[in-house]
Amino acid sequence: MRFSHQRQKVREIVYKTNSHPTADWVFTEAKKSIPNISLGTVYRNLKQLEKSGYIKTIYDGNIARYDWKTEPHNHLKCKNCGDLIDIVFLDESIHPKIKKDFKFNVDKVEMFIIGTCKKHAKHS
Amino acid sequence: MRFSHQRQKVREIVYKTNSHPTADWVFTEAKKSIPNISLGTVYRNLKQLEKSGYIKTIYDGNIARYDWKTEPHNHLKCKNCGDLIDIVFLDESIHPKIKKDFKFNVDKVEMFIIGTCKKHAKHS
DNA sequence: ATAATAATAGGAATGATTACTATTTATTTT
DNA sequence: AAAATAAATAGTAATCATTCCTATTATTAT
Ligand SMILES: [Mn+2]
Ligand SMILES: [Mn+2]
Ligand SMILES: [Zn+2]
Ligand SMILES: [Zn+2]
Repeated sequence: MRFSHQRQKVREIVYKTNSHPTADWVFTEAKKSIPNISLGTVYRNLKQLEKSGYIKTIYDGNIARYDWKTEPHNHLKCKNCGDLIDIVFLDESIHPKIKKDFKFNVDKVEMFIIGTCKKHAKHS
Repeated sequence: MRFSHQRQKVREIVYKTNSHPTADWVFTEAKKSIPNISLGTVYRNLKQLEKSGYIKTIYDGNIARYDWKTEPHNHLKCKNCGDLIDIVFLDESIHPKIKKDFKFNVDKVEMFIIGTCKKHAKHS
């Protein structure tokens, strides 16, 4: 894998935020320093970076978002503002149970915990 | 909500399968008895049925699938054949913990357990 | 049956993502 | 260093799922 200017920038943008950005947001950011970068290049690089293990893809409803944090973790999703908040919640204990009950071999668990984040709490 | 022929059929199709079908599959099935039904009608009715609480929408990667089973449950997703298998796994115990740690109010937990289903087991 | 209104078919529009291609950029070979 | 090889790019067209639009039709209430 070559390290083009564009690829470095896409990677850097994803690595610099905790917002789990969309391809379009990465595109907008990238244009600030590479004005004629194309959206296709952003998508191609996001995919390549995922394949090489640099980033992960998260499907939020029907749109893809990207995450620099590749270790297993889950997300709180605020239905009010759409924010995704990282949460580490490892419970490998379900794996053997699922294996036994369903003869299903577990690779990973993807969990979205949906609710309302603290930004919207009404203070009394 | 009126009960058009089309709406009844869409509902019936979703209720008759455990395959968590896509809109397109429902459309194909519906055409068998209502040849000139339109895809827009299928989508409109799936949405309406969800709003009325008859069915649920599941996002599988970036495509929507529909589920007649509206009680909270989760899914095993086979990365080999794409099947979604229902699994009841309720652990409300995480709710208070998340509330405390993140001041995040949990509505529901959406979990995809990804792995390989028994259809692909190599028998020795 | 009439009037009021909800739903439909069919097609256009949208939004996200991928595919295509001629050109540019980087790496390897002479 | 020049030529050959390979990878990546910009720009654009195409695809796919989904939603929107509108004139017409079906359902329901009076
Ligand atoms: Mn994350
Ligand atoms: Mn289900
Ligand atoms: Zn929020
Ligand atoms: Zn399978």
